[in-house]
Amino acid sequence: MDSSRDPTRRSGRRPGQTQTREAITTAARRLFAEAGYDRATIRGIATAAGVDPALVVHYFGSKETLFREVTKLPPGVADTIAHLADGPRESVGRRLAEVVIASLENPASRDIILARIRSASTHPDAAALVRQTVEQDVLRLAANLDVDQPEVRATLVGSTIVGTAFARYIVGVEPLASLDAAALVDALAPTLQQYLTGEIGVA
Amino acid sequence: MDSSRDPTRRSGRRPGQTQTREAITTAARRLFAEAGYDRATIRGIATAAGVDPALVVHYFGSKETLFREVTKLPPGVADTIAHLADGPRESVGRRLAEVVIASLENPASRDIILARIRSASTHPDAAALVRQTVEQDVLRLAANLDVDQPEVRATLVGSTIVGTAFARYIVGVEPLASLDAAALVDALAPTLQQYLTGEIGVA
DNA sequence: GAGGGAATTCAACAATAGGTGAATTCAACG
DNA sequence: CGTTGAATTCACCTATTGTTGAATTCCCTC
Repeated sequence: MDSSRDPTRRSGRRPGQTQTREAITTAARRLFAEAGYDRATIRGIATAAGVDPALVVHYFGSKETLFREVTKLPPGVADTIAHLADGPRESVGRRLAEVVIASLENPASRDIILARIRSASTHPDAAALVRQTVEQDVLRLAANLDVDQPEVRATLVGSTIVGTAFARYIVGVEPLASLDAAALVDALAPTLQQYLTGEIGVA
Repeated sequence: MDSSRDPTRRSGRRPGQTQTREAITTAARRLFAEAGYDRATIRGIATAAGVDPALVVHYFGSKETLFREVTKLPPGVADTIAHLADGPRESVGRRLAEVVIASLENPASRDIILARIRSASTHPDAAALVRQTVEQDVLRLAANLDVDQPEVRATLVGSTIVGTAFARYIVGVEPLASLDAAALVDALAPTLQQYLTGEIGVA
């Protein structure tokens, strides 16, 4: 309280702006995650943030750039995934499953991931984001493991992750949607381990 | 040619109508599959079918019912899947993979499947279609195999199939998108076999 | 308390969408 | 030929959306 005396309120970003931007960002993430790029409207986001629609575009320029800003992955997750290769090789599948499910269970990161996946169906830019994450970040993990055909393995892992998120959170297929996180990790771990270090059919 | 003398042209459905309905159906499937429910417009479908937009709604009533009509699965596929349990148990994963990939490679059925999956992100009815297919049709297969936790197994299988379709055809992640069908079956078979008849972590 | 600049709102535009109802073409039949 | 009924088109309405530019409020500084 008494933020009115905040000394940073001079020329830089002031609490007012920061706070409003934050509110818009959070609301936009939630709506993009729940409705996808097309159905999430600037008006809806503005209302959810308690703000005029014009203010949203005033801060973010356009719906397109708003989406891009808001669905950026926090820095470090890519490295976290890639460095799973440093641990014991025989448990890399399980550890990857743990990281993925944890990200999906945390509401903040879940909104970012679901916004991307849900929007990928109709919004080419969102599809590109998903594609890059698999082709770059997951690929780094596979490459670090020194296995054959790392690209194919990365995409199989990616499709498993995307499929799980899609089925559990977007389609809501039961009982997968209600399964607790630990059980889901148990089910996913062997599959990911197989894709990462096992034999894959292709020659 | 000379369809003008067709005797069925009396009171029942005439070639003219049938032909036009068919053209609209095909165009609608393609556009729903390529763009999803929201971005596929009645106008676009009508143009693709070489027809006036009003004719589309004249025949199908509304965009909603058009979508429902056009994304119906051909009768028999549900049974085909369920009866995979009749064959040798140790190859059920591979045979399911073959059926699924074949359906996705055939342009006609692919459009139906992709229209459903792509629209599921933003259109609740489409999500319900996907959900039902997994919770009913795939579940029947699992149940016919007499394994424990058939529901969990069905959803894991479903998420694998949906994830593969999503990654390969919608996101277009490489090299998965360019992989030939046989190689894809090879990669998927062990996973599906594991989910259907193997140990799954959950107690 | 007056000035100024940012934060915020208001009103409106142009584009696009699904849907409707009247009008029109068309082909078969008496 | 002229009627009939379906097939098809036309013009139009309403709702929504992204976006814009002017107006207004707000808060700090002098």
